[in-house]
Amino acid sequence: MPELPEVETIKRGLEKNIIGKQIADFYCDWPKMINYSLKEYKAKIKGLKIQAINRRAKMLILNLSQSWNILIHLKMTGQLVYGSKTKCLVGGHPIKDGYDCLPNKFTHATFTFSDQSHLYFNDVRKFGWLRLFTDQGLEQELDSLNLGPEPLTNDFSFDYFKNKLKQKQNSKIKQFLMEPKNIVGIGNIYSDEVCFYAKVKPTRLVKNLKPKEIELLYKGIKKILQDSIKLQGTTFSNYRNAEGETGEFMKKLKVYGRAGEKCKICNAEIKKIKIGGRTASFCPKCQK
DNA sequence: GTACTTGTTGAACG
DNA sequence: TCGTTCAACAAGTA
Repeated sequence: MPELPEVETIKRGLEKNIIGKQIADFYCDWPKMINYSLKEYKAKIKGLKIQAINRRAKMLILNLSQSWNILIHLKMTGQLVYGSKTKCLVGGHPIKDGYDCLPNKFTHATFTFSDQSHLYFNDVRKFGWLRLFTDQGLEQELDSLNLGPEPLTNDFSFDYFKNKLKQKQNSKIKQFLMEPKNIVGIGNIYSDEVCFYAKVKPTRLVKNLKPKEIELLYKGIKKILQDSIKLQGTTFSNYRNAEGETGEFMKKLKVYGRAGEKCKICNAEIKKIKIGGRTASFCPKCQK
């Protein structure tokens, strides 16, 4: 499940490899992933060049020539793989033997560039999508999502964070952190980790947070996301191709996915509970 | 067949 | 109208 750091990692990896490339062909075997018929989609993008790659929240934006853009969401299990004769990148990570078996049964979309290299979109559960928009259409689409600020830019200031919290006094802190209208890019993994960093239980109500805790939450969001990007994100076992190639941040996780294991700080057993249908993991001793 | 997975949305609640 | 909770959806795995 790529969250902000994973998507940022993919963006940086792709930037080095596909900027300037011309799209020679496109294929997609799952119509729900794209917002035009395959025939129309292909006709619109054929011959266009990739001019830039941007990220907004957990989405990637490929800026194409002639004012077209492809908005990509990987959802839980999506993966982008770039492959040429000499190299292969999976979600930002180079792998040695992955290209031989691509496309595979999880490959649902393929871009072929004029130099015969490829960009594959793999998705085990087919939740992800690649939608094509004009500049104007993209702007409208992004506006309609009412997204909050990017946590790693100055838009996400401490004042903004405090004010938003004031508006959501009765929210549980974990849910507040995961709400894209408040801050984008924080999913289940990083909300658990941020709560641990601030030593706050995920179920704590916003109105009961102490000023010191609010400060730690704010710092934690910035720090944990930045650290994760430095280590190229957290990768997962459901990325079949990258098996054995887990992102380095995986090793740094303090609570996420560690229920039943011992807390790295105090040795207490990490607990797992449900908050609004979602799993939350925390250390009952470290987090108050 | 069932429970579970996540990000996101929309319905329903007070 | 607003804040909040909950169910639903996408499709596959165990």
